[in-house]
Amino acid sequence: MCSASDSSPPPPPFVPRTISHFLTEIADVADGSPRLDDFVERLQGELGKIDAFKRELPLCMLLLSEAIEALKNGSLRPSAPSARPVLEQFIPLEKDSGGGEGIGEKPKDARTRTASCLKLVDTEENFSSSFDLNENPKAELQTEIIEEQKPAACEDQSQFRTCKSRNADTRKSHPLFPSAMASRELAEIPLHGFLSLGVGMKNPSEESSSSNCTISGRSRTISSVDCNAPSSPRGGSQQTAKKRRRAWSPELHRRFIDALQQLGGAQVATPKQIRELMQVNGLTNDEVKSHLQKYRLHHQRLPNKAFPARKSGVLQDLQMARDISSDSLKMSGPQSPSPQSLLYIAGNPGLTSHTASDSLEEDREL
DNA sequence: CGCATAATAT
DNA sequence: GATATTATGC
Repeated sequence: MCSASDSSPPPPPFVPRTISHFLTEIADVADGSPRLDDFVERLQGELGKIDAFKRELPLCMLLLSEAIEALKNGSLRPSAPSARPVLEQFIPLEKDSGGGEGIGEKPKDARTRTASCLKLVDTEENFSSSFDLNENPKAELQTEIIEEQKPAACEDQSQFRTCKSRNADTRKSHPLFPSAMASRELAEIPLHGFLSLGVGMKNPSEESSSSNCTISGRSRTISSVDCNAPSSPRGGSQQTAKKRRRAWSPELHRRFIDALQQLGGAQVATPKQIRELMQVNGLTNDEVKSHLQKYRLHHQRLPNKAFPARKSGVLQDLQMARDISSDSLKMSGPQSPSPQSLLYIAGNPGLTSHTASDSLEEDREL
């Protein structure tokens, strides 16, 4: 994603652009021309359509209403001042409410809805979506943040592992994938996993800051990658709390693989050693052990036959699918950040050609 | 540590 | 509902 934007460096095509652009254009061409009227009508039409969802998309309603009004009043300027304010009002900075002390729900929600709404409009009107890769103002920062970031945030709602009861709309939306998607689905865009270095911030609504390209370029020398908050065992005392699933992001896996190599292969490396080499903060032996187990299973026999072919039965032994494939990106030196990982992430998690890459099996006795 | 299996996530 | 990925137990 990030990389994709290289060709289009311009200003952040924020959501509003769609409307403001259009407005600008028409306003420019001819004020009060039939086109404008038509547009207003269409807006109203949509307003009517989403009326049924006004409860779901209150902001959407608001936006449309505002837009319509603005148009009617002809108060729009080439810069479409009317649209902006409104939107920004709801699309703050995705500031992630800091520590996420239980809050952070509202804002995020709002954002989601707004985005959905716009998407809706955008789609229907057939405007080539103008917002692509930058829904996140502080994208770059996150790169770093995600790694060292708020250990606290992860915790908060882990109280009782409410994962189960998660609702679809709890997730973060990703206005990254333009058109063609229904607002409904928008909220579920599967961008999850692979970005985060740390624990998955899957369902629990927390951890809002996972989007965009995580593994940007940076020397892996920074030994400590911070993942999940270790500390604070639930305020109470129940140690029964299960730990959250560790999400093996490409970056993490990369480290894993790297360590594996240094240790002489998956068959000879031990969880502890691996973990130490990985130097990932918060990573536990068990987690590594588990991952190693999976890795070994997948590589058991046919480490090269990169195509395990979808399972058929219940046994899932020989298939090292896409996830592992990311290991192909080995860097030239111990310091190479591998910008490729970015591409991998941004582009196609499933298509990555990982043909002759799994040769990390080289078992050399110690 | 490694394997088997339960628990979850997709 | 099937799978895939992680967590846990032994």
